Amino acid sequence: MLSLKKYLTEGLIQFTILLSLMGVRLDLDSYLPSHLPPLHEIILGPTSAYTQTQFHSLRGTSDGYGVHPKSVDLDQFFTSRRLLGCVRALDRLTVPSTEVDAWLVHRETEGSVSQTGSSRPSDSPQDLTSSGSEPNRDGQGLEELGATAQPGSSDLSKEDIDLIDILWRQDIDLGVGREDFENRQQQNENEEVWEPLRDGAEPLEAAVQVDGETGESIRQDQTDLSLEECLSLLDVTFPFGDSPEFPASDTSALVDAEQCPVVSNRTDLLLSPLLADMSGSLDLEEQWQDLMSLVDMQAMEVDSSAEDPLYLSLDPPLQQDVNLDQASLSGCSHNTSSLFTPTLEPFSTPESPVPQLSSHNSTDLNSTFGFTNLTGLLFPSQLNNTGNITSPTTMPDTLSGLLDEALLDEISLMELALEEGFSQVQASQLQEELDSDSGLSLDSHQSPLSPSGSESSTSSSCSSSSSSSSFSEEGAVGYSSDSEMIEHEESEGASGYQPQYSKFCRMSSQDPSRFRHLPFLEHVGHNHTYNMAPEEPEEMQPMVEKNSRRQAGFLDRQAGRDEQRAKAMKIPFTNDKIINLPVEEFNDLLAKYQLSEAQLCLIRDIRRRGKNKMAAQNCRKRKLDTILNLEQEVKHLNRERNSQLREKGENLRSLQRMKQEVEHLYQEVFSQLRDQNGRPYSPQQYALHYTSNGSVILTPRNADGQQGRRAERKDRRK
DNA sequence: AAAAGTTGTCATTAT
DNA sequence: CTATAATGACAACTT
Repeated sequence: MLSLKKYLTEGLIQFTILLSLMGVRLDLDSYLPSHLPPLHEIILGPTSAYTQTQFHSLRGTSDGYGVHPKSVDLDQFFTSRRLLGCVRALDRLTVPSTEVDAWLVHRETEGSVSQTGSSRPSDSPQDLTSSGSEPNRDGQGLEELGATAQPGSSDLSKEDIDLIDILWRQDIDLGVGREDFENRQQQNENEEVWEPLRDGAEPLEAAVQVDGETGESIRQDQTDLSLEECLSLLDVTFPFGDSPEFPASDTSALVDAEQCPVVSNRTDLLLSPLLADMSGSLDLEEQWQDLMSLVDMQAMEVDSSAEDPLYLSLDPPLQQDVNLDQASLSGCSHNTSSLFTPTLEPFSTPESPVPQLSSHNSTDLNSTFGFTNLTGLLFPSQLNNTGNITSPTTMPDTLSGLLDEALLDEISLMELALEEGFSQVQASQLQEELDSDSGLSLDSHQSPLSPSGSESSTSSSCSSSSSSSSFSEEGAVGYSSDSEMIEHEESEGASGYQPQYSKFCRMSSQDPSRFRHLPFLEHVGHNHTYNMAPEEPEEMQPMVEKNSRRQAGFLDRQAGRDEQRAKAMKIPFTNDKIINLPVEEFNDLLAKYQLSEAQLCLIRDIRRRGKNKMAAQNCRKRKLDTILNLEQEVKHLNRERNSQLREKGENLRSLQRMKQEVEHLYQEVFSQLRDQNGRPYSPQQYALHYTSNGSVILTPRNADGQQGRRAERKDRRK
């Protein structure tokens, strides 16, 4: 029962993430078990690069053990924990944290306008949760944080425990024994009930670019909806068509999909990337791209003529463009569904092999999508036209246009070609031709693993990339990541974000301000010194004393130069106050004490340096964001360019085809003409001309001026 | 041992 | 003007 609840909760959370992607926000907190952290923390994560304490408190949990405090690459750690069950059941790799990061990135960028500085974390939206406590408020106690991070075990000594854990971690890293650690671990195992969920949230947290300083975090402006409402909305809004709508490339795939009751649901498709890794060989970027491609597909769903399985199996030329969707598709038709089955048996379908699509098929699928999408986007008005080039009804117009050499170049022909005769085969051929002829490098060429540029996405993942928001608001300080990215790059892809984000996370994790809420850690500056020589273990000492000594040693090691100087100068208050207090309070503080000139000078230096340190961190993060943004922009532009080139090639091809068609028709018509004697006209002496009024006349070639001598009205259809 | 990355600091400029 | 943020440059340090 417990596990059932767990799965349900997790499913709800993921579902909520999905909904948020679709622009719907709902308050799920009321559905969550009371022992779970607020949903917004689960999704967004309590910390960001500039969040001060969350990470700390997380480290204090049992899960934090074994993770190096410095390399705050907890994403993978927690993620793997969370999905352990999935792995065991599905025999697949766990979902890399990066996937989630990408989601978050987008999400975060979304509503928040970054700003800097002194702005209070309290600004961060709390509307996401009803019960969420904002951990980042300056000056707030750690209790709050601790409670948030570990709701189930909120006792008064939580702070101390967390601190001790941190210290132990330090010692552990330094090689000091940690006999207590195991005890604590056992102790904490009682809390594992909610661990999967919380762990799941960790990567998010690590990746989310919530500005800890400003408390800037993701805000969503969407309407609040209840779960039921969202569910119903989902059903209505998204024609989660039956499997055929999802262009499975081969029949077998379709069959598989149909056999699976839930497969056809789009929700599943969307969630699949998050839920399980369908192919271990795919890297994070690929998975993100898969996800984005799924979203993309959803966006274009309806008109796609790809419903016809036959239509899907086309030529291989586009193969390089598409390899990844295969995994997504197979996953969609398999596991995904299981996660949201009403029976709540999320991971119970491992035995059924994942339908594997051949690369050929996947290619077809992708190309189909790509072209369908392109056509729909570029010529929406044409989508419903199904004229056949060779059909009598359309021929006259076509002929009239084509007979005129000048008109041949008209773009209208292109439209016609696009609507009808442009089969996938031709498209693929065009692409192939284009690829080889133009010598242009398409996205697919750039990265064999990345899906074709415009069709699937890459995106920004890390997402963090900062998106346009941070990009456009270069001057602003909040480093909210790009949230808008998902909007305009939904179908785009962004890749290569993750690494950078992890960097962010690591950087931010060392933010000393993280510890500012711990009174006894106030002197802790940067913990760069973690690798210093460890204190000699004093195992004989009682626990408390040992801990205090450890703390002291820790503090000594951690204390920066400024702390030491402050201590030496007997500054009566903490560096944390010196640095973080607002000017007024700071001045009041100074006024309260009789300080020497040297002390005042030192205090001001400490304040300056401390602020500058933060500023430097912000600056670097911003710089990185900018770079990432530019990178994404370049990718996006490249994709755009490639797709336009592709389109151009398609148009040229279709034009060529139309010319041939016209020529053929011309010959056919001409050959059927007879003079008074019933003899055919000589092509050398006569020619057909198309007049402006739509009629076709036969004119002698040698007498240009005497046209009309033998005018024959031709039927429109030849 | 060298190269690259990270972080803190300073000096300067911008807000 | 002051206070603070932003940022380039540098150094110390780690990886």
